[in-house]
Amino acid sequence: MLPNTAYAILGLLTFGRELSGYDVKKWADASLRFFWWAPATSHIYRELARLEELGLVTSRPAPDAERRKRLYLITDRGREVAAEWVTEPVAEPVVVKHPVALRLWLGHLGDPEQLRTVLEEHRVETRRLLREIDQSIAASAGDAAMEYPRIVLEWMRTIYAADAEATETALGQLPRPARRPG
Amino acid sequence: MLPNTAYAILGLLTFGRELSGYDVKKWADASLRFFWWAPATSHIYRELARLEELGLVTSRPAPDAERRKRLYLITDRGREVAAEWVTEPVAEPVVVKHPVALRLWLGHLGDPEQLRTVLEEHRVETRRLLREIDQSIAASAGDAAMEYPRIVLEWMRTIYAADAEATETALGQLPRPARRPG
DNA sequence: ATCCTCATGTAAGCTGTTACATGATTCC
DNA sequence: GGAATCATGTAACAGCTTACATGAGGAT
Repeated sequence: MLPNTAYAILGLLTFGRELSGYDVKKWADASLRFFWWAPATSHIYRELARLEELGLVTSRPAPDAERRKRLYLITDRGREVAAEWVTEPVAEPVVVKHPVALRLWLGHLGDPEQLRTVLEEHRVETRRLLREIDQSIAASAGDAAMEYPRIVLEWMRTIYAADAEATETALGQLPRPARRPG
Repeated sequence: MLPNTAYAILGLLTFGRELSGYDVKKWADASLRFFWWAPATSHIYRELARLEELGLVTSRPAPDAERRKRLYLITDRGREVAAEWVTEPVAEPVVVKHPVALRLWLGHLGDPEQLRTVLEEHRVETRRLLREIDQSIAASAGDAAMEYPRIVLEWMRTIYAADAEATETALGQLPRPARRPG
């Protein structure tokens, strides 16, 4: 019924705390991004407004008159809807949008040395991502409420580690520049 | 400048043959899907029209008056643009849109037995996907023109195999139903 | 006869982005 | 005082989908 991104945002609110739109954006960037997508800030505010219209969340201005700030809380109905969605049969496929692989797929058009650079840069990026995931896993260790997120982060760690490994393999399969004999 | 999906479609036309919109859709479903996305049929026709307006492809009605059919051919300019794009630094991140992981992330909301079913179904789907990739790899074996696509398919094979493996691991971490002794 | 594949597109609408506008608070 | 972060939204637009309309050719 709702797009998955709406459930993702609703899902963030099931972890118990009241969150501002700004908080949602930070969480999304820090975790959702690894297995779904981090929506744009403006998108998050619109989804929160829609969830509120649907009665799945409520909101109130932040107390203490901290700046201009609104806090969102999931409703019982919202929790029900999220719970139903979690165990419904999954209709959508896993999608890997891999801009580096997309380019390598057209390797016949490019200079192998430049392709090598593109892949090496990707290797650096993927390693950076793996470190971020590791930090996130470490941060959730021992927190029982974060058990499922931790399982998912480990799942994604496996996938991105495979990406890093496959990058090496692909690098090894690129034609090497001929070396002049010594 | 152009969205990656436009380059993906343009890319399909760099493999040499004239293709109809229908052909593009079939190819996209059979290969592009594994590392990018298979755009909707109507989307493909619109992208082809745009590429033609930009002078990156040309089209002509199919000869032999086979039905109503239009064939697209990449232009020199199109080939240039695609080649430039391939070796430009990659700005976009790899995105894994994993609807099963997204649900498991909210595992605290659902019945563990139903979650198990969702993961088991995913395992079946992933294995099916792996078989498709293997067939695609086998089909491109020995074809020098398909060397880069084959490298990319092997890359994706590694990633989806990791997904299958991580699914097992996650299944092992789900709380098991208590078994009555004896 | 009927169904499947081939084949192309338009219209409407949702999803999601970037650019922009605005301003308070905190840290250095 | 200036930069970074906190904080919320609107407007415009791009990307992409679903539903729909239409019809030929081939297979059973």
